[in-house]
Amino acid sequence: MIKTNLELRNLMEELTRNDSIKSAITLRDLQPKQRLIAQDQALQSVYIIKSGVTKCLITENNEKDYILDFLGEGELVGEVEAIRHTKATCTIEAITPLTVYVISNTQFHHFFRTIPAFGSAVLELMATRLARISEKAARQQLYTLSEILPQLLATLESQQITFTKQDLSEYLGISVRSLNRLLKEDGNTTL
Amino acid sequence: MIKTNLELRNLMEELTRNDSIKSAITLRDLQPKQRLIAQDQALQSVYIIKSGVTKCLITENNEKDYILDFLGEGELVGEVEAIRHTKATCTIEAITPLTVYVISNTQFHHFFRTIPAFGSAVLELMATRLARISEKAARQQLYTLSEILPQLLATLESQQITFTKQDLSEYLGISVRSLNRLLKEDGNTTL
DNA sequence: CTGTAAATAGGACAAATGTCCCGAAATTTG
DNA sequence: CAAATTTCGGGACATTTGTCCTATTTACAG
Repeated sequence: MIKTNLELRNLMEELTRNDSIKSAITLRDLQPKQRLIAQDQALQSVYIIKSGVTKCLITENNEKDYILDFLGEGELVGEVEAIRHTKATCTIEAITPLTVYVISNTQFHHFFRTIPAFGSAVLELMATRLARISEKAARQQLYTLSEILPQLLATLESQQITFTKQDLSEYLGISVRSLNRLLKEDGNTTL
Repeated sequence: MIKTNLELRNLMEELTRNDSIKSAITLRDLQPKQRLIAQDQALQSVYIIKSGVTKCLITENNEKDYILDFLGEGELVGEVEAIRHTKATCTIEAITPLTVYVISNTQFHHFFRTIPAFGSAVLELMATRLARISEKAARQQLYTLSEILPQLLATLESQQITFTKQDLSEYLGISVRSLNRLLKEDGNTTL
């Protein structure tokens, strides 16, 4: 469930070794709970995760949060805003210590056009994300949670980090109470 | 609720007037209920809607359908598959008489790289779609239907075509029964 | 016009989920 | 260590939504 993009991560490592390029890329560190991007904020840069994990969430007017995805190494954020020239549509919050590559919007567009490997990696990343979000939305509407939960639990076991129940329930789009109920019914003890 | 992309539609009209380009673009007509793309099918082309409206839906293993969106003039389909080299992740079905531009995957990639206006239109389209699907998923999880329905009904009034209740409920991710119940409670008579 | 099929409306009950709330458990602090 | 505070789990009930089913209306072919 934590998305990563090794291709882009490797490419970034390469680019930061290239003298004529690395000056356009800086690094930034964040602590857990710190926000890299806040919803509705105007952005000047895009970010690529070098290490750590974030949650990407949307806060609606009724103050409820929906976690779209957990993004890890090599994932790109802020690109939708850079491309559309809009304010941030979601919040990106660190859930582990985080290091990100920072690229200004201008440089991002420039890299996209002039570095073929970068352009195609970004394009593929966006296409993949589109497919994944669509599938997630469909699954959430068409299956009951008791069908989805086992898959999620299986995935969780293979992850390095542990999620709070709050985060898990926001990812599933249900209340913590419902999540607890389901976990109990499944006789699951691993959480 | 019917998405369109005038920029891309206008661009396609322009391209089909350009002698050196138009040979790479053909047209195809479909009747309502005909499928332009079937889920899991291997694709050789991308399509851009010249006129008409389609529904873009995902069918899950339990045979239930979820309508991601209604796509109209200027919208692009099949691009995710062309970019990722995967089989179709969703079905595209005509709900009105439909005419589409057909571009082979190879040509699509070629256009993307060599026609700047095309490349940026496609990129923007994908970014916009990403933002919209995310918002739709969040809204569906965070609001009750009685909050969403009025907005939808308002939008419906401004549309040219009428949707079946089946389609509307699949778009909302609920059963027809629930939709009827809500419509009744709202005292709504326009549907 | 008539018969058949398709779409629509809604009753009755079951299942899923949310809200409210309280007691147990864990964590912090003096 | 003990008291104070926060987090967590789950009971009880209300609400929402789904499933199943039937009657009614609408659309359409012959």
